[in-house]
Amino acid sequence: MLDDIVLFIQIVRHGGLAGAAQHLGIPPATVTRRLQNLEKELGCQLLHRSARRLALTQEGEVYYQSYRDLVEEFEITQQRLDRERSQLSGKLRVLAPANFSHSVLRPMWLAFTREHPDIQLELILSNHLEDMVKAKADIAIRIGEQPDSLLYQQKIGQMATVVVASPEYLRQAPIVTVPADLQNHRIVGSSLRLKWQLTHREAGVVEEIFPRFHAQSNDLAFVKYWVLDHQGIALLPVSEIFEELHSGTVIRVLPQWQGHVRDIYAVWPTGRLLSEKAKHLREYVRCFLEQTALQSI
Amino acid sequence: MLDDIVLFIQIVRHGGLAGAAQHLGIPPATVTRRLQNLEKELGCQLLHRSARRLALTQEGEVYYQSYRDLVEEFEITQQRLDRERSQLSGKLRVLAPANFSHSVLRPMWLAFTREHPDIQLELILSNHLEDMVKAKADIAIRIGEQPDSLLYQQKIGQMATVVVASPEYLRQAPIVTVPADLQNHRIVGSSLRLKWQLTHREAGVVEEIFPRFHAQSNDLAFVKYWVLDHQGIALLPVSEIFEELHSGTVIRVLPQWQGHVRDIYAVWPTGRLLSEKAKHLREYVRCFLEQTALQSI
DNA sequence: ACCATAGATTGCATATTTGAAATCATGTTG
DNA sequence: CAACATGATTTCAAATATGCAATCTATGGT
Repeated sequence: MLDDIVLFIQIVRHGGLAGAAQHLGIPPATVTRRLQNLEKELGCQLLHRSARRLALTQEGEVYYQSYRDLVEEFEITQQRLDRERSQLSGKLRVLAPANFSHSVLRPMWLAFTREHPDIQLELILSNHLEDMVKAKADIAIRIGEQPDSLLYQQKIGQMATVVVASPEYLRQAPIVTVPADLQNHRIVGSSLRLKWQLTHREAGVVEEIFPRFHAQSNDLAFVKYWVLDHQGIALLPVSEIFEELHSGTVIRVLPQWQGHVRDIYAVWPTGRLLSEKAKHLREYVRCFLEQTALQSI
Repeated sequence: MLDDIVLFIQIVRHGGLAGAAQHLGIPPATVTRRLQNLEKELGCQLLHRSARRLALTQEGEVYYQSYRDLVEEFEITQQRLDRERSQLSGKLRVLAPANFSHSVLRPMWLAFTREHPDIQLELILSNHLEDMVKAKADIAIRIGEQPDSLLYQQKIGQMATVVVASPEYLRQAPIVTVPADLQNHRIVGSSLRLKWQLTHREAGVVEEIFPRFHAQSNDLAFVKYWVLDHQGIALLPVSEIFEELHSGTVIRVLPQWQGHVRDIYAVWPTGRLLSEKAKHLREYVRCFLEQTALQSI
């Protein structure tokens, strides 16, 4: 019914059944029959049609006037949604945490751009939360759930925090075999996380510790500097000391235990369709994080 | 496609496929399949559905938000047009010329109301042209074409003018056998029509006469009074002296000839659908005029 | 007045959609 | 925790719509 009305509007717009047929990519026979159908359903003729000329009947005129704008709006909406979805090439603006992108995600970003030369990636890195809508980003990667109801969120991975220290520090300090041993050490850490919740990898036992901090900062990067400067033991997200762990500048303490887990989310605004390429990126990141298996470095 | 979107909106509104199916009077199977179809076409799932619960997916949410208002507007338009058309019962306001309705059309109006007790006819009679839109009339009957482009017009009959006089006048006056004989008579007539154009019924010959008027008025009713008062011969529309002709108070002069023909139109506003009952009335009048065959009393 | 032709329509085989009933799935209730 | 009931889905025959090609038709040009 609505589809036939759209067809009717198209016929009027193109000034003929043939034109509409061509524009819509359907055979003229179908156009004829669907129009006849519509006329039968409405119980009145809409178009005076002869081989060469086409004219609206009075009823046709009324129906055309009534539906024209509506059909146009439908088409605009349809186009908008199509555009939002189906562009695999084109610009893709992504918001992501800077630290995380520099460390863990670096190979992923490099691979993504390498593998998708048709996607024009604009990577907006920042350590503080930016407004997605203001930044006109298509999608964002965030650590920790966002309390924003205007955002859709999908968990795409998780990242553990690990207990680390520099080899130099550990060499001159008591051995740590169980979490309780940490009480005998110099601890540096985030002022935002006063309780360390450590979970054993296999046993799943949870131990809670309230370390006596030797130094605190709200900036995790600074906590890392203290660790690198052999000042003590810290509980840090893998992303923060990813490279140092690989290079051996920093090594894990209590490797069988991990700290609280922080979830990683893909986030995008509600009310808008996630484009195919944004969806693709989301899956790409998810796969990458799955393979990298950060939760058990 | 759009039909399926409408269906989707209905499903969301009713909170389930079954509800929508019932509301639209189609089997649930069709609803299921059309929804599946739409999802396939759009390339994404719109609804999370289990046996008991139904929830919009994120994409479904977007599509619903985008199309909800449009679908509603569409439905309103559809209802409006349906209402305009398909009410055979209900009120019908008709504008018509008073003279014409009193005379020629009188039996028709009586018959129409008798035959259609379900149509509540409001007959607005007037001898001067009233504004249809202001009068909120559904349809009007007019004599002569209207120069208003905002009106649709359809010719539904025609009315001849005839040459008439009272028997008393004719008894004491010379016999009239050809139009030229009129020059020897007392002529009364409309000041708006100084030239009499007479056409022979069979031969189709046209004769033009410029009578010397004994009396003139812009009011045809007054012309009739003169005739009834035996003051002379007049050229009058059949509608004006319909009853007198039947009763014999007035008789035709030159019965083989008739004056100029005036077309009778059904007239209604553009941009609105003619309701079924208005259409019906139009046809009714047309048939009546055809049978009455005014052009050759 | 004729013809050529754009453009609408129809015939027929095929593909798609529909409808009624059976089946399946899942939340609720005894 | 099993039986029930509601609501979604699948099955299969029948109805409907589609696509291609042939046909028809009115109009502009000659």
